[in-house]
Amino acid sequence: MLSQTAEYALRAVVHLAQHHGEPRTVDSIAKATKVPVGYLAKIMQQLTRAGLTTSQRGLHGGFVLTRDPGAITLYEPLNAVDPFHRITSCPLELPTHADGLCSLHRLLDATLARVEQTLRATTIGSLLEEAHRPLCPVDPLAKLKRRIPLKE
Amino acid sequence: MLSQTAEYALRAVVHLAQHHGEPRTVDSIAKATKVPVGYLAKIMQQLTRAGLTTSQRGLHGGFVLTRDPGAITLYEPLNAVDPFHRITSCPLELPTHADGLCSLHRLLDATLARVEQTLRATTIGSLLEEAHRPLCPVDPLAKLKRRIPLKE
DNA sequence: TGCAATCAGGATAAAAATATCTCTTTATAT
DNA sequence: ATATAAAGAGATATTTTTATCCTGATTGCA
Repeated sequence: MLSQTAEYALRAVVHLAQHHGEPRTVDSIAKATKVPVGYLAKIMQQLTRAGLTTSQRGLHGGFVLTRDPGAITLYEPLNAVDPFHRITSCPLELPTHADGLCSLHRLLDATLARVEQTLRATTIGSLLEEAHRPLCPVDPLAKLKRRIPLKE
Repeated sequence: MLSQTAEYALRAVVHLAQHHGEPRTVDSIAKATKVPVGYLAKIMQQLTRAGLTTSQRGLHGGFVLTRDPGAITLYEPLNAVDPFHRITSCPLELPTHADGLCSLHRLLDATLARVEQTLRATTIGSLLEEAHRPLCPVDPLAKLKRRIPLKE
């Protein structure tokens, strides 16, 4: 149902949310989210153009979310890379359905509407609060390193 | 969200339902549903292989639904041409998520589940009962012809 | 029997989505 | 200044989806 690109965009945004504040490079995001690096680079450009992230070139550069994860809904990254299309007019262009859709497309659009509603109602931030966190394996390692520093 | 192919399959099945009983040729279905003929032929093959339609070659042949429209859900034609995939295991193949999904994919799958549920709960037949019928312009013409036979 | 209507199946083509590569530009640290 | 680390952008490649076309196999009817 979701395009591959949309899934990738969500993963990237979730990852940025998990590291909110610190700039993450395309390489590090790609590693953590298992998205092909080169392709992710394109996706990140789209997210930046959509205003969801800012990018900084050069050493210590990378991507950062422009807003708090709690203020970004799942709908936004999805829509940025793969615009969500509701059914607003008869796909068959039937004159009879010039106003209003037929029962088939009304039902399909109603389903789309509920999906859209769910995506708009859930924030990236809310996903991080749950027990079984998204993309979590990056975290345990990070915590482990922080808790038991091997050197320095 | 739906693939083009899935949309086409639904239209075809709805059309067959509107003419339940009489065999419809690929050509007539294509005309009525505005689906490219050659492509529709492939789709009809898939529906037949999936057991939703039977086909009859030769003069007065065509396709017929194997079941009553009231006993066919929207899910079936969709699934026949474009299998519905729920998210059952972690798309990142994270060991941490071997059992159960992370919050991101749990939410996405829950959304898929609701869509699936809607599609499984609605029959093709139910669409025909409504006021604003699906693909309706074929009907008014047919009725008109029946009511006022020009010759014979 | 033979002809015309019709589906089946395979080959091919076109378009879109996904993915890779390379080179350029910008920022930072030394 | 220079080297290095990054993103930006464009060209190209691969895969999948969508679409077309052609030939062969059945079927019904005259």
